Amino acid sequence: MRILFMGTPDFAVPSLAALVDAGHEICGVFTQPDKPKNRGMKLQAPPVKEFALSHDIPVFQPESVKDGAAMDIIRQLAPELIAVAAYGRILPVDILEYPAYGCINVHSSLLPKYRGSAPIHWAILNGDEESGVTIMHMAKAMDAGDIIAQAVTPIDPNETVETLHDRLAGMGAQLLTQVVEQLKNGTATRTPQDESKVTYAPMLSRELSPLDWNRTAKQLHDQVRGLIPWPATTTDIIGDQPVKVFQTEQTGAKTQAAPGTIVAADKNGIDVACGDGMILRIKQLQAQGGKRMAAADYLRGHPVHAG
RNA sequence: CGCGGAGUAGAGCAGUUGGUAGCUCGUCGGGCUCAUAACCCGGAGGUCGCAGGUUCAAGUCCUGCCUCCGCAA
Repeated sequence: MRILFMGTPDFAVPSLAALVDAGHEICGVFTQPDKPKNRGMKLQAPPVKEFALSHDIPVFQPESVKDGAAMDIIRQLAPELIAVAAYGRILPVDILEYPAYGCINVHSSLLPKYRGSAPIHWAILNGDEESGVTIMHMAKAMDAGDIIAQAVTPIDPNETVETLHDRLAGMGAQLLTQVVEQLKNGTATRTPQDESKVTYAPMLSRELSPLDWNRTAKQLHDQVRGLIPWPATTTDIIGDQPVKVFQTEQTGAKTQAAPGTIVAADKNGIDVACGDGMILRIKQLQAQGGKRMAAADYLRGHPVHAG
């Protein structure tokens, strides 16, 4: 099938790769413009662009998809289907209605749950026990289109966004190729979303970082693994400056100490009292100007005393 | 030229006003102990990121470069 692919970050690369491997004709790739990023503000190409260029697929990086220019490009490419995965732009109706097979999207949640930009993070932040991917038709409203297919995966209580992200990216890619076949054969189904069950997964910000030790150990643990690798969690109870907390463990031990109290600091980690009287052990952290390191390593050069 | 922090023993850190480098852990050897990740004694291990410069003398001051990290996006 003649497909136009739209996507930007790492999450989208497996989907594009899967379509290529399946032998489809990728007539072009839309991805966001290179943007100044990181230290030095150097221009950085999106992962999808890197992949496309290395496979000799034409790349288009319009600043806007709402002016006529983008539509003109699409007419020239004449795709039968547009497949989107984390493109990061809202497509206007004229584009949505152009392809004969329509526009389909790979979304990293079990819609209608977690519409929006950070579904993977919020699934973990909320302590969900399962997640998944959805392939749906695209509608005017964001992530509101009819569902074609879904795949479910359990969330391990200790895994982080990074591993779930990679797993869902792979699942999404596989499901996408299946759906394309179904569309081709005319066997694809479409199920409207249950609007009464819609929830949203808003963008993340550093405001989510500070750990409030009055929360339960599990909630804090979920917060830590749900904000990896960015914006990560922070706390100011260790040392003079706030430190980032990258890995924690629920020890199951109880304490009478007030929430936020360091009850132990040794080679096993830094044990902190939480709001529910349980202990959360900090295993990995990062001081300002330093690298991520095991709590035990940190303690060698930064004496931390219990109490 | 977006802003800022950092590169010192295997790991994490100190090093004040420039005078041949210390701490904790680890490691090696020995001792104590029923035993131990505990305790005691002793040892090894560093061209102080790289290259120049100032100086009688630089980890410590100056210049350039490399690498890492945070902010910001």
